[in-house]
Amino acid sequence: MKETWYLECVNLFKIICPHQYKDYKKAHSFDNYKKKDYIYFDADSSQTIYLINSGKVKLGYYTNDGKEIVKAILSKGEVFGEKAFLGEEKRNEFAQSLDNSTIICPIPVTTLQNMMKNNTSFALSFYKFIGFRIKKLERRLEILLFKDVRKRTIEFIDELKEEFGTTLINGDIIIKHPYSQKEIATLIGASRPSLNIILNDLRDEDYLAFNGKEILLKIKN
Amino acid sequence: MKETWYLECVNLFKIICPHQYKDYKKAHSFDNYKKKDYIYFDADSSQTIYLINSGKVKLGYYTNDGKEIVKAILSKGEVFGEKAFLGEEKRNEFAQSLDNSTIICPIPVTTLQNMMKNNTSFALSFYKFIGFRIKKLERRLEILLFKDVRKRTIEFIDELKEEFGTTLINGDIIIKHPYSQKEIATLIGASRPSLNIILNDLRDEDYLAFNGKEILLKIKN
DNA sequence: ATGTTATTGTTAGCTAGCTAACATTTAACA
DNA sequence: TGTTAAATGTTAGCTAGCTAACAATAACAT
Repeated sequence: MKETWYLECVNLFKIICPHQYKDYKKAHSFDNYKKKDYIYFDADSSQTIYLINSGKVKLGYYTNDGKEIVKAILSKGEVFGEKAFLGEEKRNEFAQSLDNSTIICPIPVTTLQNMMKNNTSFALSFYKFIGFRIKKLERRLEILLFKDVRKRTIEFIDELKEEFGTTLINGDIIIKHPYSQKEIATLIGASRPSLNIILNDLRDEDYLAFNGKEILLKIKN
Repeated sequence: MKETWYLECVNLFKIICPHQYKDYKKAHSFDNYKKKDYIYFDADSSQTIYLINSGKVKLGYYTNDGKEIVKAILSKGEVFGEKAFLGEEKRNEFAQSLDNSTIICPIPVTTLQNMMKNNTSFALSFYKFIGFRIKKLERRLEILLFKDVRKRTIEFIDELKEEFGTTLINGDIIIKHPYSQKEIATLIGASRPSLNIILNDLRDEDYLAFNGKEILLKIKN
């Protein structure tokens, strides 16, 4: 089942943080970042993977003409920079803190390799996490292949639902996500005005309600 | 360097095929498929990863309205079904032979896990392969975000160049790829007629020449 | 409070690229 | 070698969604 797959990956943090494992605890610390601080840049070498303890982190890159493309915004419990483990030499993206007290646990690749060697079930969890990442990428690819912005929008919200949704007593689903409309637009390959129009259409059709960084999905859909 | 990264992954076959490792040789066989044979279906469970010994394999899925979406076409030396290793339970795609004598080496996930446990450098190579897969996905995502079909086409050809290109004595690059125009069109999210027009434009501009499943990239570009 | 900046809402006008249809060429194969 | 199917080339007409521009809110700092 697809749903199962998603759920099993939610609490990766608990599995992956070295704090959990006494052999590694001592060599392990947290880093603090303020708003707009960069955790790494495009050209930095990839030696470390990161775990978000609290706060929000934006991943993205800049195009030749200086436009910022947001690849994802991650929060508590999520992992980034994992390509370092997969043989990447240079980050080809930046990672930037979005909150004033983002706390991050850095894990050197070598530590991770040891942990995986010495603990099969940990290794399996980590593989699963990577598989999850690939699925997410494939899902976004699929979304971008939909012909019109409306379908892309609806599918993207569906993705947000998997990641950030909670079901209310009446069956509606509330999604507390970290994206601005501008960012969503770039993620789904649409212009910001187009997305805005579609969102307001969907509201008029009573498909959803939204306000700031919350979306309420109406039950009947 | 990006180029290095690509090159290092080219000969994964040599690294990954159990034939190379005497402990696994005995338990290891090849499968033959004829044209249009399916290697696996959408709903099959994921227990095995596959290595192409010869022939071509198409990966894709069907939309609700029965349209076939091609995700990739792979040939000699390439690996597919690797999400089985990453905790996937069901294939969410089909894999189909395109040639009349496709020879494939199936590797059970359990075998792969053993091989990785017992051989660190093998494990690292495999991680690198996965990292390569992720890079490829991210590259395709990026391509789809380009506004116009022309840029998407040019970028896609650039990707083909990395994978299938050989440089000729005069500096031109010849790309022998396995895709029809129809397939390229779906891969870059364009209609087949649009792609065709663009390709002919690029030919008129002397940017490239093409014929069947070959593209010749002119030096000056 | 009050200026300042980012986000969201809205419109007008233009065009890239889609669909649908058909013609032509190339490849497959019996 | 002739027949059929698949791939490629081409056109006409229509529209989704882009850009650019501005207005209205909301968020945030001093």
